[in-house]
Amino acid sequence: MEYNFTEIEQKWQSYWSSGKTFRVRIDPSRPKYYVLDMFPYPSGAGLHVGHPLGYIASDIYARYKKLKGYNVLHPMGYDAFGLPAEQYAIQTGQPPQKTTEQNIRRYREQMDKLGFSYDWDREIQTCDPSYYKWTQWAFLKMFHHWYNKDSSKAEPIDRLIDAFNVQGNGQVQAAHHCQKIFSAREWHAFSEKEKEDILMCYRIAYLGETTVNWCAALGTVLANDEVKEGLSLRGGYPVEQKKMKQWQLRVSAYAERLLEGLDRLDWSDSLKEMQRNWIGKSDGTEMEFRVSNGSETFSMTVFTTRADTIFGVTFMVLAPESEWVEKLTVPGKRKEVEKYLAYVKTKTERERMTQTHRVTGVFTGSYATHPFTGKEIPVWVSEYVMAGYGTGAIMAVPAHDRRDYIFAKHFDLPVIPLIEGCDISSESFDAKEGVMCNSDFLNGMTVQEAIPAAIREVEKRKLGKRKTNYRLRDAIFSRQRYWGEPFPIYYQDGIARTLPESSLPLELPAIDSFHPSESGEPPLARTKNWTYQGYPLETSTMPGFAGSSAYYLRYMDPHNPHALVSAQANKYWQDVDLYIGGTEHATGHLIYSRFWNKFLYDLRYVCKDEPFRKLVNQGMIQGRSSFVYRIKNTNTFVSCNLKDSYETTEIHVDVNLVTGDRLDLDAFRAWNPEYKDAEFILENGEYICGWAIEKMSKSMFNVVNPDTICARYGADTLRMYEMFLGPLEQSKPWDTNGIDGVHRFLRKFWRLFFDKDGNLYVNNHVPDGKELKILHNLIHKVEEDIENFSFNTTISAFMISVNELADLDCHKREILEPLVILISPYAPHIAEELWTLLGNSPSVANASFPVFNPEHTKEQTFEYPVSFNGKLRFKKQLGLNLESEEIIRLVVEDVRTEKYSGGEKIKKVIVIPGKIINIVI
RNA sequence: GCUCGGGUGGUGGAAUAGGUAGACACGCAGGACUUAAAAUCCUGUGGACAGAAAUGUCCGUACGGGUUCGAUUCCCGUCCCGAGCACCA
Repeated sequence: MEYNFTEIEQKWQSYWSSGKTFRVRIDPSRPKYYVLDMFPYPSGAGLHVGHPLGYIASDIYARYKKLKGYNVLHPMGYDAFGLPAEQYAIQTGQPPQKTTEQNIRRYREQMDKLGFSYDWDREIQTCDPSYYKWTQWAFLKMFHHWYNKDSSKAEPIDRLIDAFNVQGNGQVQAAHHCQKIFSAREWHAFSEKEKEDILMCYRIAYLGETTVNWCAALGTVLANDEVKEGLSLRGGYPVEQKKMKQWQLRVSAYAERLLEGLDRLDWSDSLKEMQRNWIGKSDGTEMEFRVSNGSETFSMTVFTTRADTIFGVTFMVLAPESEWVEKLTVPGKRKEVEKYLAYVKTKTERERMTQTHRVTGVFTGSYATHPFTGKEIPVWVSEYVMAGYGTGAIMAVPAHDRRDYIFAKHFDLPVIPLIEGCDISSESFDAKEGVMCNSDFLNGMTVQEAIPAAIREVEKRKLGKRKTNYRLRDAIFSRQRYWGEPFPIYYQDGIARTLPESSLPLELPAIDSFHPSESGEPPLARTKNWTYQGYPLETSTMPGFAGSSAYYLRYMDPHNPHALVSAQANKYWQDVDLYIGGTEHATGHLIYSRFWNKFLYDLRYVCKDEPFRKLVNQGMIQGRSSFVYRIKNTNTFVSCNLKDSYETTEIHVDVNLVTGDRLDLDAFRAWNPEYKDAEFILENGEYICGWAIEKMSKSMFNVVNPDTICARYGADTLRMYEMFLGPLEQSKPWDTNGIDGVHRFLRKFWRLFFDKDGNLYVNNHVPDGKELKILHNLIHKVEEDIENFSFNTTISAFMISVNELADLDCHKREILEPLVILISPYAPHIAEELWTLLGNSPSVANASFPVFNPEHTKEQTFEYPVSFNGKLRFKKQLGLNLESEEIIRLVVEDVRTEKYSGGEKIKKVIVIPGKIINIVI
C-alpha cells in the first residue's frame, strides 16, 4: 500500500471536525495547559507559508501535552477589526463586514488543511458584537476607575470622589494629570462640569488633550507602537505631531508593575529587554530653577539623572512645545522665537528624527539662576528637547552630555569640565566615571559617590526631590475610523457620559460610505441617529489593540453572555501557559494586554496578574524574490549575468514562474499583458533571474501558498518541513529545496508498517534489546526536544530511528505503536491512519505518550583497568602523580566502546576521582 | 550611538555544566534496478598532503590573544551580520 496523503488527510480532517475530537471542557481531574497562538488579522492575501510556522509549533506542543495527560486549551480566532479592511472599503466601497467575513472563511479553509487541533467551538472574532461587548465593558470599567498609588492598584472612582469630598486632592496619591490643587470646600463649590473635568484627569480611561501621532493620509491618530521612524506602520505614510483631544488609557500608571512583572515571566531575554526599553525607567531628580524674563520670576522644574553635574550647567533648554516658551520669551526676542517655532512646526516628525545632526535653537532672552552658584544662565529653545518626556525642559551640561555639547559648540556657549583630566576638546565625556572637580562640595568624589551626594544636597536645600521617570506614555485609544469597536460614550452638555452596562454591546451601525467626512470627522459622524437618548455618541472607534487585549480570557469561556469569563472558568484555566507569536507585538499588544490584564486583576475579574507565562517568538519566514531585468525604454529583458552591459530596471517577477532561477518564458509572457510581446536576451539558452531575500509579501511576488505545498506533498510533510527548516525562533528564507527529504522520510515511515509485498504487517513478537534501545532513545529525544522547542532536531532523530528499524526489518507492535504516538504531534494525519490500521480505535490524540525507560538505553557500568600509555595528561585533576608508561586502576562510571574490525576498543571512559571527569583516550 | 542576539562545509543546520566538530537533510558525484523515465536503494562528499588501497598526517567552528591536559563552547580585544531602540536629559 502506498502512502496516499491526499486521501488520508481529507479523511482525518473530516473525522476530526465531525467528531469534534479537539473539543475541550473544564475537567478538574486533569491538570490544565493553555497553548495560545497570536490570532491572525485576516488579510485579503490569505495565509502564506510563513504564517503557519508558529501555529505548527504550538500545535505540536499542544498535542504533546495532550498525550502527556494534560487537559489542553488550544483555541483560535481572528483579530478582525483593523485598518486594511477599512482602507479596502474606502477604495472599493465593499463593506468591511463582508470582506472580513470572506477573508476569515479563506483563512479557515487554509488552516483546516494543515490539521491543527484547535477547538473551533471556541472561535472568536473581535468584530463580533457578542465579543466586543466585553471590550466595551472593560473600557467602561477603566472609565470608572482611577489608579491609587498608595495601594498600587485600580480603585472605583467613587472612592476618589469620597476623598475629594473630605479632603480635596492635595493628599491623594493618584496617577493623574490634574493641574489644580483644591480643598474639599473648593471641590463642593465646583460646577458639575468642573467636577467631571477634574475626574477625567484621574480616570484610567480618559479623554484628554495630548500630542498625538496624526496621520493625515490615513485620517487618524496612531499609537506610538504604530509609528516607526516617523511613518505609519500600516501604509508607511508620514505622521506628524499634533495636539488633539483623544481617549487615552492610563497605561503609564502601571509602568512599574509592567516592568517588575517581567522578572517573573519565562520570555526571551531580548523580548523582555525590548519591553524594558519601551517602559524606559530612569531614576533621577527633579530640580527647581528660578527663572526670570526681566519682569516676572518663575520656578521651573527640570529632570535629570545626573544631579552630580549640577555645577556644569551653563544654559537651559526648553522644548519648542513647552508652555514655558511663551512665558519666558522677552519682548525683544519674540519675533525670533516665533520664527523658530514656525520653522519647527513645518518639519514632520520624520524630518525631526532623521535630521538630528542639524543643530537648531533660539535664545528666549530669559535667564535662570543657578541654585548653587547664583550665576545667571541663559534659557534657550531647541527641538532636541522633547515636550513629552520629563518636564519638557532640561538643564544643559555640555561637558558631559553629547547633545548639550554639540549645542553649546554651535552657539558658542561655555563648557565647564567637571571630571579631573577628562578630554572635552572635541566631544563630551559622557561616561559615569572619574573624580569630580569644579564642583564645590562634590570635589574629590567619584561620579558614583557624587550622584547620591548631590541628590541629598538638593533635597536638603529643598531645591527638588528624587523622581522616577518612565518613557512609557499613555496609550491613545481613539481612532477616527469606522471599522473598530464603538465607544459606549455619549456627550451631554459637553460632559462625557457612559452607557449603562446593560445596553452593551453598542453595535457598530452599517454605513454606506467609508470616507472620512469633509471636515475630517470619522465616518460615524455622518451616521444618522448615531445617538443615545437624543445625545450624540462618540464618533471615533477603538484601536486595533483593544480587541486583542483580553481575547485569551474570552477563549476560556467564549459563549458566556454574562461575563467576559466566569470566575469558575478563569479559576480552572488561569493563564496562558505557552504563547507563540512574532516579536512585532513586543511593544504593542504584549504591553497593552499585560496592562489590561493587570487592570482586570485589580478588579478581581481574573486570578492572575500576568497573562502569558511562557512566550516563544517564532522567526519570520522570508521570501526569496526573483527579478528580471528590463532594458530601459524597451520590452526586452536581459538575463541576470549579462545585465551589466545594459542599462536596466529591476522588476519583481512571480516566483511561481521561476524554477531554480530559470524563468519560464511563456509563463512570463502570459503573466502580465504588458509582457506579452517581451523579448529576451538569454545566456546558454536560458533566462536566469536575479534573486534577493525579502519579506514575504504579495507586492514582491514571492509569496508561497501553503495550499500549493499541501497539494503536492501533503500537510504532514509541510508541517515537518517547516519545523525542519531550522530553529523556531530564527528567521529564515523559505526554500523548497529539501522538502523532498522530509517527504521521503514520511514515505519511509509509512513503509515501516508493511512487508516486502506491501501488505500491512505488524506482529506481536517480543522486541529485543536493540529495538528497545532505538525506541527508548527516541522517546527520550522527542520528549527533551519538544520541551526545549527544538523541533528541528527531533526530526533528525526520527529519521535515524526509522532507518535503523527499517534495517532491522522490525515489524513488532511493541515498537511500532509507540512510534506512531511519538510522531503524531508532527504528522498527525499519517499517525491517525497508521494508528487505526494497527487496529486501535481513533484517535491517537487520546493515547498516552510512551514512557521512557532508561533501562533499555543504559550502557554498561563496571570497573575497568585502563592503560593510558602516556597519553594521560590529567594528573592535576586526578590528584595523581603518573609517569608516562604507568598503568593505573580507576573506578569507572561509564565506558563507551566502539566496534571495529578487530573487535571493540574503548573510546571514552568516565571516571570518578571524587568528581566526575570525562576522559577521551 | 545604545541594548540584545549571532558568525560552524557548496547550502539549511547538529554538537556547548569544556571532552571524537560537521549529526540529520539538501545539493553534487558515482553506482544498482529499469527499454526508458519516475520511484527506490547503495557508495562518496570540510580542506591540504602522502598512499595502489586499507589508512595515515597536518590544518580547520569570523579574526587576534588568554585560561585549560583539552576551547565551536569560558574570558579579553577586533571585525562582520541581524534585530530592537534612537535626541528619553
